[in-house]
Amino acid sequence: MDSKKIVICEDHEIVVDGIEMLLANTPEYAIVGHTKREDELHQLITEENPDIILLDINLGKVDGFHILEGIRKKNTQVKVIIFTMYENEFLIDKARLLKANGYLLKDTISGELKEALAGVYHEEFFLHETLRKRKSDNEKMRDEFVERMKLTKRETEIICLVAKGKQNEEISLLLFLSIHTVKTHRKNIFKKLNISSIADLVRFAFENHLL
Amino acid sequence: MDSKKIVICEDHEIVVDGIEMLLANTPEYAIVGHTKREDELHQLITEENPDIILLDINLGKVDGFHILEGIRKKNTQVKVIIFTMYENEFLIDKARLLKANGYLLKDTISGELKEALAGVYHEEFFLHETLRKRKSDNEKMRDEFVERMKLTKRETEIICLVAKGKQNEEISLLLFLSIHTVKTHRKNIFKKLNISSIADLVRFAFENHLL
DNA sequence: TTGTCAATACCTACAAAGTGGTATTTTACA
DNA sequence: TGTAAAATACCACTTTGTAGGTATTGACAA
Repeated sequence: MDSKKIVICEDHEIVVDGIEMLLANTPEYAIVGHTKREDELHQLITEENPDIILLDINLGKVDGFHILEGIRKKNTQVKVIIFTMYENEFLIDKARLLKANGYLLKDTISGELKEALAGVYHEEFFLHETLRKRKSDNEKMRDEFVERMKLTKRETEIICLVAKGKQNEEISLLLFLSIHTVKTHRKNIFKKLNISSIADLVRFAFENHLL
Repeated sequence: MDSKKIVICEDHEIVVDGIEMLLANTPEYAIVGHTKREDELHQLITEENPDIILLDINLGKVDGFHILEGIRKKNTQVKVIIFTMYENEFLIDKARLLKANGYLLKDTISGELKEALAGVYHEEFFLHETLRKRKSDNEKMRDEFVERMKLTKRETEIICLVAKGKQNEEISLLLFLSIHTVKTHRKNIFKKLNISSIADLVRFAFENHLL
């Protein structure tokens, strides 16, 4: 029949095996290929013309979002479902902005995969009930704390430099600023993030995938 | 027959599914349970008395090594195979020290799981050929740089605390040391790692999965 | 048993970060 | 075009961190 063709892009084979098992008894879907490499993925897309791509954004050596952008440049039809271990509002938004069709967590993919596969044909951007709820809960928390977290472009820039080990003076030279300005930004960042040291800042950067 | 009983401790169900599939046609092994929670794991161990535990050290919110220690306090018979996405000498050594029986990468578990399951009954500590080779390659690189990297237990402890945002005085109080001692350790760490600031240290900790 | 290494501890001096302010100029947008 | 937010800049002061030393103790291996 005309079962939907799926390609998986994921670097842990065990996960591929798991997805294969989940879909073993569903003739509506056929996994036509899997790979961990971007070039191979593009090849698979050309050769197999899949309907759906399951794309792991590992955020490690290979940036899954970059792959997503690459896919969208060539092909706007194929449905792309991001799946990842990271539950993070920023990442979900980024996925949506880059024209993904869905976002799944590795935690919950077992129970939600089939819904997601169907969902991308009914919705612009599929987020499972559970994630959607958590996300809207988060959004409701636009209280003082979240408000304080709202970092400006300049502040984000400085966070990255600090986290890379740059000192105030270096940063001031890099950005053509007075060292006083850098210090001011830093103070504001500390206030917004409710922290008080470089160590905290570097952790923040890592935990929010700014590095 | 007397197939070996396996319990899986892993927080991504998809991975559990994958392992189930890998072992679907091998009557020698039976998966008798899986969980993502430490308390449930202990319950499973009591109830099912497994022969082998596949333990994911996620290094996120739950510390898999801590779970391993907990297992070993009660039960020295059960074979524990660590599996993780991190290929890191420190982690492998830590697994061995904490009396794990094997170490598998999520990358390669598909091809190596069965070997590992058998291997833990033949070897003190099972490392697959590929990992073993990479590890010994690394060990050969005990050149000047690696030599400098050799951190002592105390130093590693202090790295973790610094990276968590603790200041010298806090650390000295926590470890019942003089602040001078903490400073000395810090200096030695900086020299060994060839760095010179807290930011660098926190990055080192993250990049080497010490946090 | 002698020597190396890990862990401990102290000193001085200077550098950098952190805290508390105030204030001006752009920029964006309603 | 008025106003708020962002970006810029400065001062004074305290606390921490960094860099250079030296030195003692215990453990363990050559």
